[in-house]
Amino acid sequence: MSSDTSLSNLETHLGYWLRTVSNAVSYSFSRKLETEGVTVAEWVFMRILYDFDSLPPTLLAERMGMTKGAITKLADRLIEKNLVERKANPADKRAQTLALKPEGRSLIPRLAALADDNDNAFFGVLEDSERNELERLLRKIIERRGLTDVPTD
Amino acid sequence: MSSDTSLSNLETHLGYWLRTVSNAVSYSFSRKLETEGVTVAEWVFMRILYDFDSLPPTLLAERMGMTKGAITKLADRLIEKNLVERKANPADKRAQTLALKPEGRSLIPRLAALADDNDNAFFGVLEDSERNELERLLRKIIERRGLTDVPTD
DNA sequence: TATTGTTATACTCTATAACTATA
DNA sequence: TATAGTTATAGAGTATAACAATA
Repeated sequence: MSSDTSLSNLETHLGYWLRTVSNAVSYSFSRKLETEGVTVAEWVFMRILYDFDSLPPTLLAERMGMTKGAITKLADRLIEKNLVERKANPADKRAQTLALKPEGRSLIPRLAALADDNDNAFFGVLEDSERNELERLLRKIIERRGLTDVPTD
Repeated sequence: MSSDTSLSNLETHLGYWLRTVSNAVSYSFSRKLETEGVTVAEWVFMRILYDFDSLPPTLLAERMGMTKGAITKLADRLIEKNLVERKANPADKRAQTLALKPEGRSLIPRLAALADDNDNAFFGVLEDSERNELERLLRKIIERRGLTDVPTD
């Protein structure tokens, strides 16, 4: 007897299905973004910045659910790619802000198109009502759980 | 004017919500598994093995959507932890099989309980009918898409 | 030659913790 | 002291590619 039928298996966990689909979607997206030389995390970072003139690392970290150190590393890479820049804050010499360079800003529409494509490729198999329901369920989990398990520092 | 309202934003992509929830679920799960000294990938690896006497790396790779090389690395770590063992195949000297050691097998029920806990903590906020619907939608995406974008080697 | 696995290498993602420069 | 950020270090996850042994 090598198995116990009363034991929960992988497929009984919603977390398993979620991870499986999410990984496939992200992997496919990362392949598309590769053609523009950026990663998924870099896309999120840049897309957030797109709606602001500039943001301090702390706020980026909060919005992305990452630590300050991780943000610094991401920023370093984007700066090296000439897509982002650091700006000093005259009011507080400790503070820095991060902003998109024109090169980064002009890249956003192309990246957004890739994101649209990718989303369509996966979620296009669902009916409109099903997509709405999926979004509603995911948002409900986020609201109720608060996602407080994500490290803040 | 720093933004273009016609541009899709992060929140309009289901992939974004999926990634956000999936990451939170997996992160929380990894913290729980840490108490037993294993990672999420190691849990999946071991849980698959639990239902068999032994499996060749190739099959594990296929089931987990990983490359052979990645499986070797995972196996190395589990062998070092004394949870898994490699066996030779008399019929084909190239072939190896991987199997749970008694130490690994006896760990599975505890890990399964942690998986159950974790799933409840997140998806318990949904009604039964909502959980069923979420699973149905995720499975539908997998069926229709085939998940063929995952690397096989 | 084709196949099974392993090894070598590399990069992203991410954390933790120590540190620096202000405030 | 507290805060903003950076740097250093480390490990998981994963890929690609080259290689060895065998079929």
